[in-house]
Amino acid sequence: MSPVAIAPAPDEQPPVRAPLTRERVLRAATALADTGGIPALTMRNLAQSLGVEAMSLYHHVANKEALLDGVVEMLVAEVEDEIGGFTVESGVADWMPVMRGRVLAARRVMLRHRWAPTLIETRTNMPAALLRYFDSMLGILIEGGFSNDLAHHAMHAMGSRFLGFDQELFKPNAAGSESPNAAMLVDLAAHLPYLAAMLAEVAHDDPDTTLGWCNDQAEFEFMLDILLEGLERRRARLAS
Amino acid sequence: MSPVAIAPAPDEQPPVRAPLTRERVLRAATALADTGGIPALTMRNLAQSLGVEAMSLYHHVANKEALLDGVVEMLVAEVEDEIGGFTVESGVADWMPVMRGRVLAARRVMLRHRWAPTLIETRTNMPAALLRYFDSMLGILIEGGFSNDLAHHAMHAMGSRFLGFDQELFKPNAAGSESPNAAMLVDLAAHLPYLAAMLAEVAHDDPDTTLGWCNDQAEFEFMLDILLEGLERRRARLAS
DNA sequence: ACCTGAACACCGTTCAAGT
DNA sequence: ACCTGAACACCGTTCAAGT
Repeated sequence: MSPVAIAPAPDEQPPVRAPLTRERVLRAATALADTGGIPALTMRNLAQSLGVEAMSLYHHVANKEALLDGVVEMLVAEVEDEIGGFTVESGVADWMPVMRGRVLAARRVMLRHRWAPTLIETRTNMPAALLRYFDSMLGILIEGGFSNDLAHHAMHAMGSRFLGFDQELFKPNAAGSESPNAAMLVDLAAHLPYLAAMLAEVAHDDPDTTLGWCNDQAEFEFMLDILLEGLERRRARLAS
Repeated sequence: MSPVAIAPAPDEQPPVRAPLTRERVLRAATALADTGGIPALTMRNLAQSLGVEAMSLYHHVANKEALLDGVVEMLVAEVEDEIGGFTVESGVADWMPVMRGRVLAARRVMLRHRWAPTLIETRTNMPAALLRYFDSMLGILIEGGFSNDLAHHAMHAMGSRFLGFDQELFKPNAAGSESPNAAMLVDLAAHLPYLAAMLAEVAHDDPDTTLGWCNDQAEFEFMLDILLEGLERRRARLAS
């Protein structure tokens, strides 16, 4: 097709940059978000990082929403890699450890891309890749003995937890996160008696477990296990 | 203070618009979001709805972030109204129905302001009003027999569920939400076998329970009850 | 077919000026 | 003290033009 076999004449500069492709655009977008977060991911910034004009991007993605959808597809591919494929082994009754392992694998991907949960939440259309992931998670439930009805509830209950993240309300940013000291606690006690008491005790028990510095991984697993156990209890009720 | 008792002279036009106050600004911002969603809430739009120039707003809020923080404060006040105050009755051992009622009350407020969850999630600083709410919820747990340590886990596990919302991944917008018909399901079956089977059955059982039209309230309560029961089970273990 | 420059209609925010 | 107009530095996106 293209004259790729023809050696460039001396006066022809070989193309310094590879031609733009959808894949290159999406990869650069992910890299940009990794370094500067979602705010850094503007069409103009992205173009600059590719050594190109902003308007050139529109030949490979329809618009910014389509770009963000594409980035989510890349993320799901990374989750699939981390899990080792979305295939569902049929007849595996012990669904809980399988699902738990997948959720925590997905979580590792999200921790590599801290901006990803927020991005995923803003999508209004479910990317096809994500549908395939959810289908495989549903498959684990069904093969594990869930009815379609109970599995449906379970899908709702798990929600974003399937992808290894959860709303972390008001996560303190690096700037403002200081562990509470004695003076703060005294001040808190007046208006927030229960929080003050809890922080005083929890912070005392474990220096890494103060308001700004909770163990996110442990807390995520605490909630995950409550959900998984609650689902298993309801599944067992079906069988009896 | 102000010459409020002096009747305006005939040539003095009485002020047509009330003077701008922080409260009026925040109230107008909430109204704007109610009608047009968060995207409609721009400084210029807000000013226009108040019959004023955009720059006048900066005399009452420091910047847009402060404006949004203020809107969240209004929301929490509405939650407090709906609940009937944040006071914690001490010595009420039966914590579960109290907390459940509060969560569902908060949820009613969020359903009146569909944009609110997304807005709350984007706040990086916890508004003081919300801290008071969380303190009262923690109080219910403590008075109900939780240890500080277990209550701490519970706060994390509940997270945004305390406010009556949860991440709803890819909620279909009004435009694209059509319940799956037979043709779609056949097409789905090829690539998404489990989802297709589930939808076929669940949609058959209840016409209001298809992918795009799930019963959000029922699903929220399903998940809420799993969490509450899991927490109660762990609390009971403490006592024994 | 792919990329470009200029332009358009928006943002939040600053600043000097008005009353 | 409160409000204003013009301006600045950004956005995403359209369009006609280049090669």
